[in-house]
Amino acid sequence: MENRRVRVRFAPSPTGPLHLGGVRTALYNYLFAKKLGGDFILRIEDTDQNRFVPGAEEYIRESLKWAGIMYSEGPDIGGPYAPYRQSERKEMYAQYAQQLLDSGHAYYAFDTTEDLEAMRERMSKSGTQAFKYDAITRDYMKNSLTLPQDEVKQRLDAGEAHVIRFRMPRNEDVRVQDIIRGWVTVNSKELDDKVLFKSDGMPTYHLANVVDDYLMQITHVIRGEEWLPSAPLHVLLYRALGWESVMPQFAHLPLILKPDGNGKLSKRDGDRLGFPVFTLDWYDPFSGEKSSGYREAGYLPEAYVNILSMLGWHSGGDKEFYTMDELVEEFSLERVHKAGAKFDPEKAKWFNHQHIRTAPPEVLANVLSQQLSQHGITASPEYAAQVAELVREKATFLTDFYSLSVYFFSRPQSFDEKVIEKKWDATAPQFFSALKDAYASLEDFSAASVQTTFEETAQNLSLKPGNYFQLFRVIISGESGGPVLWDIVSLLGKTEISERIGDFLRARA
RNA sequence: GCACCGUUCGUCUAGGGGUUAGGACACCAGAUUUUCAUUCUGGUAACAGGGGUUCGAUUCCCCUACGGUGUACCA
Repeated sequence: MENRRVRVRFAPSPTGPLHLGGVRTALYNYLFAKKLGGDFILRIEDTDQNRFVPGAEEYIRESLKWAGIMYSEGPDIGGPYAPYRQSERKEMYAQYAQQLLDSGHAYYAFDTTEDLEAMRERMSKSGTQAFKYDAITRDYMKNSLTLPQDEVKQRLDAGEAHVIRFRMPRNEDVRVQDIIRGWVTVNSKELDDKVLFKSDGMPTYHLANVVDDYLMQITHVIRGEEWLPSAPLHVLLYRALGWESVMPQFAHLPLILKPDGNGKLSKRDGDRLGFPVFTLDWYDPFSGEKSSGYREAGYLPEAYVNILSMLGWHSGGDKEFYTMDELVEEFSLERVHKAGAKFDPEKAKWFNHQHIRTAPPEVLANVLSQQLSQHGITASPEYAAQVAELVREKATFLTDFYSLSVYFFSRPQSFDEKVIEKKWDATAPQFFSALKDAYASLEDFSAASVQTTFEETAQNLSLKPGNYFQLFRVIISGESGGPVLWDIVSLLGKTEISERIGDFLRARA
């Protein structure tokens, strides 16, 4: 057991798009596996056919792929423990339920949904306690523990709907060791007789999860904190099945909370506060509603991963900017926090900006080229790359690149009126036509040379160059802000600059 | 309600029996880029409260408060 190869899994249910918290769980699993040279696998937990959402599984796979969280076994790529979709493993679970039945750890229950609802209602009206199907109440319910054996057999033979429930011990302290939280003890009297096998022939999460983790040789279960309360049940299940010696170690991750107020981060918060909570854009197949994702919002996958990595984990040093490789190097479950983290959309933006600043030039050049072609603009890759380098400092999102650099590819249609109003005076036409001439005869059109010429032109006319800087920027770009002026001028080139000045002068005359 | 988990600047966090309680985002102020959405420098800002233990607790223990999660034939 000690020397088992590390194997972890990300096990989402395909009920919708993957949000921040889900990807963070996947990421921590991935980092942990990579760090220890183990396997990271993807398993789809689709035991609830009522909640099946078309396209959700594909969405999950694409999300992980985009984020660079690669699994080595999964529903689409197979692996030694295939299949990796629980609906396709349906037949495997029955024998374990039977084993539990045989050993007395589980029993049949015939109570209908209506019976249970009625029971709950009665309890909530009269008593102070909510109804719990447990060691005490099961004596009053319709199950194989209370019904005569022949009646049970009769009902079963007749094909009557039934479930299989776990027979929770009456009063026993169950201890769970969590890597992040230490020992957690819960008395079994607080737990209920959970349904293991549903009347539709599918196992519930609890059974399927334990069986698959065992069958797939999972060594560490790293999942959200919402599972902590049912961890004792899982421990009991491993014990009842006789698998305690190979039971995985548990690590329950803190939750990601709303930026403001209280509670778990939800889709609504993103809509309300204007940031994505999902990885990729998602179109709900039922409502047609669209939810935005980080990819389409212009985040670099590296930035997304970095943002997620810092939500619940910290290396201990001052470093916050990480690549995936660095994360793999430094990650450890021991340094995962216990408390939930409020998501900060502002800091997420900052991370993205930092990653854009350091991204490989080709990546940004590609981004810009793609945006240009979407607008019907074709540019040489070299030129696009140069422009991208110039604007990257200004970009918070990848989606900013086009708007930040349109004027490099087409002449400005409008000009910042505020600047013109403030700066355009009687001397301006004179200065700019002189500048146009000076540039026309300039051999060296480098940024430095272009700047010197600009200043000299002003001095020759006994004018102050400072009065024309911003005006010049507006004339050639239409904008009042942007990268360093001389870089723009140099890159746009002699002919283009001269024509832009000419156009402006003519329009102004 | 009950059970479990948690609680350091507004936010993410470092730290850990004796510290000027450190960093980052945001915010504010200066600088520079005679543009700014960049960058640089500086600044404001925190140990939830009460009891213990101790020479000394933000750090260890207990209680309270607050927050979170769970309490389905959902995962």
